[in-house]
Amino acid sequence: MPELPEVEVIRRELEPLLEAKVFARPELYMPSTIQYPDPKEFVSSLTGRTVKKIGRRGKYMLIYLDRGILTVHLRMTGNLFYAGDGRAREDRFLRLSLPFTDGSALHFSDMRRFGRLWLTENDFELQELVLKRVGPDILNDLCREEFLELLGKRERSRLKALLLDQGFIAGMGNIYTDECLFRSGIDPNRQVKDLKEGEAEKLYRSIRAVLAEGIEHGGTTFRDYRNSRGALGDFQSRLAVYGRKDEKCRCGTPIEKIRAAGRGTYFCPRCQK
DNA sequence: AGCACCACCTGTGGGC
DNA sequence: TGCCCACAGGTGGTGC
Repeated sequence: MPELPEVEVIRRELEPLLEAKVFARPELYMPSTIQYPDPKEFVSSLTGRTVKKIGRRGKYMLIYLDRGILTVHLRMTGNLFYAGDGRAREDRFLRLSLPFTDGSALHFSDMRRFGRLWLTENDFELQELVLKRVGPDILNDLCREEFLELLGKRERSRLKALLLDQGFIAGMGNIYTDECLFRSGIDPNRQVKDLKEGEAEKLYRSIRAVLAEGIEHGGTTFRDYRNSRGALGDFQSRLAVYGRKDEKCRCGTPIEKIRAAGRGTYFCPRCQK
C-alpha cells in the first residue's frame, strides 16, 4: 500500500505527537507481526523506553528511542493510528497496540497481515537485521550525481524493475513509479543503457517532483491508505496514468495496462517511448 | 545480472 | 443473485 510519500506523511504527523513519550506495556493481538526479537522480548524490552525522534529510510519508519530503534514497515495494508485517549476504534484487523504512559497510544492495523515491526538495540543491529538490502533514500540520501552514478552500474536493467528495486533506491512503489516514468516520457520496459541524452536527469527530476507532490497532497489513497488520523490521501485525483486503463491521456491516446516487473503497469504508448 | 514466478494474506470487483 | 478468478501502494525466496 504505502510508498515513500504515505510513510513520510505519517512520519511528519507522528513525530511531534510521540516526542518524549514513554512506552507502556504493548498488547500483541497477532504476535507474528513482530519480526524481531521474539514477541515476548519485544514486549518487555520496549516497555519503559522513550521516543526521541522519528526518521525514515524508503518505506521503513524508524522510531528512535533513548535506547534502540523501533522500525515499522506497513507493506500493503498496514496503518498506524494515533489515539490521544488511547482507545482503538472498532477494528477487526487490529494487530497490536502500543500504549504510552500518559494514556495515549499508537495502534497498528493491517488487513493482509504483511506489515512488520522490529526492535533493534543500536544502529549496527538496525543495519544488519533490517536495512541490509535497502538502498539510499531517494529523497534524503541521494543527489543527482549520485543517482546518475548508481544508474551507470545497472545498464541492463529495465526502468520499471529498477525503480521498484529497493536495493537500488529506497522509496518508489508501483504507483509513483508509473507516474514518474510517464512524466519522464520513458517506456517502463526500456533499459538503462538505452536512455538518451538528458533522460536520466529528467528521470531524477521526475522522481523528486512526483514524490514531493505526493507528500504535499497527503499521499495517495487508491484503496486502503489512511494517515495517522484515519483520513484519506488526496493525490489519487492527480494521477496521470496509474489506474486509468483505457482512459485518455492528455495527448488523446488511451492509456494501456501491461505487466512489467511482475506488476500491473500503466503507461501512455504515445508519450512514453 | 536480471527476470519470472510463487508465497505470504484478505478483500473486492468484473465476467459469466 | 452468486460463484470464480484475477488482482491489489510490498517483499523475500527460488530457479532459470
